Amino acid sequence: MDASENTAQGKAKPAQKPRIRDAEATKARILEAAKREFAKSGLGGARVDVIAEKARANKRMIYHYFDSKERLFQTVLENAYLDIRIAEQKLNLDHLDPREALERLVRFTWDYYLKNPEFITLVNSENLHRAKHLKKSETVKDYSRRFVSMVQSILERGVAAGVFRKGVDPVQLNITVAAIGYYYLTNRFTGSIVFERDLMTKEALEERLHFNIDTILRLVAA
Amino acid sequence: MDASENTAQGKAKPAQKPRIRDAEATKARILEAAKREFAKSGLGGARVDVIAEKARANKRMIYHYFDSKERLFQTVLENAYLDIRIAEQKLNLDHLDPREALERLVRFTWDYYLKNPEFITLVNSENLHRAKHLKKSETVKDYSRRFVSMVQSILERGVAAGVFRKGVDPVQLNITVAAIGYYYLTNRFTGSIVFERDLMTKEALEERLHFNIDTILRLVAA
DNA sequence: CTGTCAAGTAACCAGTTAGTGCATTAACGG
DNA sequence: CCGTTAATGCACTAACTGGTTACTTGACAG
Repeated sequence: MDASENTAQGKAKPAQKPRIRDAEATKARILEAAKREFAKSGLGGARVDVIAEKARANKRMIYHYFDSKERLFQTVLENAYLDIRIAEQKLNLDHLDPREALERLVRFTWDYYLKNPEFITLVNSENLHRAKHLKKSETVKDYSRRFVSMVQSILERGVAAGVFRKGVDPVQLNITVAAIGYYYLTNRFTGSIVFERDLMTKEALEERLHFNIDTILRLVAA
Repeated sequence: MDASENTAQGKAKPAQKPRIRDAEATKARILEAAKREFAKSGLGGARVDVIAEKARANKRMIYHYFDSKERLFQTVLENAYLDIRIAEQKLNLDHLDPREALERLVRFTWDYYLKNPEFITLVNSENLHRAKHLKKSETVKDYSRRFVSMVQSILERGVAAGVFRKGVDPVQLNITVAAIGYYYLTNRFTGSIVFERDLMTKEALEERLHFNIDTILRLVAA
């Protein structure tokens, strides 16, 4: 998306010429800042002025590129979903041993949530608003469909190999894989209080990951 | 608001005399309205005026009884936690067959979330704020401690009876029981879009409950 | 060099928000 | 009855909010 490409010869400017005006870069900065701010405070709590400041942009730019706070949120959310789906696609679990594939999926989901904490908060925020923004996105549905069928094929291969039991619904499995990681992390603050232990130490995180892998493998085991 | 009630005999009012001024009743109405409004819009999105209106009270009353929006939220949240813990206590799982006890716990958790959808949203909101309100509550910790040890004793009895395996951490189990219900319900809106099926039909809910019971029993099975 | 258009800015606005000051009134003890 | 106290209501504000108007400035084609 960087419009300036190396046009070395003649009058054309050198490639790295720092453009003071760069619509794409500004848009990207706004989206990044918005993601953080929405994740931190939710749609209702986020402040457009704060986003503008964090993005080193003017508030007017936000309305120029995204029309409204809500449409900005929608774009941020859609991007977040596309990011995780693209990352999932890259996992390439289709050629692995079914149990290995499932373990990798649990591990990936966990790591992704850990490294992209905004994702969880954005999804929570969207559900608070009854998913009215996500409804508008067709692309998200496409990616999700491919993802479900990936898990389904893992299950089928496992059944064929005799290591998984029959009749496990891939959607329920998917939900469960997400749930056991997502819940732990999204509720880590109240959880640490209720259970009187720090859920976020390195050891606690590792323990939970292995517990989760175990949970899923036992769930599908023949 | 029907202030006029039968005050049949002399000066002494009958016990049930509907008081026009009733601090406790007003407080209770405010708390109920606040619970709904906070659950619906989150702490940031909730409007004090709306709470006052829904409670058929004046905004001034809210500040009279609860000092600030944030302290109101704190009270609502604390009550919500106490409510679920008290309900859990009433389950009396200690004398049941361990597997039956665990199944009832999963079922209870699920039903409670379904019947008290505000609980989930309040907890989400509190985690968005890094649990800064819950931190102040000692009572919640007390109840939670008792709850964890209840689950622990079920596990121990199961191990002794040879139906559960050894070494399952009761805290991890608790978290998982909550997670598989909580996640499904809190993310029901985005979930219904992503998986292209209505997750809230009677059949879908029943299917999920049984899937969850199955998941937990497989997790602890010897 | 320059005209044009997009990128960028500052100041502003109208509506809303949490929170208050103060007057009023019901309850209740004496 | 009456005086005190707590419950209630109204009207207000100071700060903030999303969104906009009117303007300046840089890039780039011709």
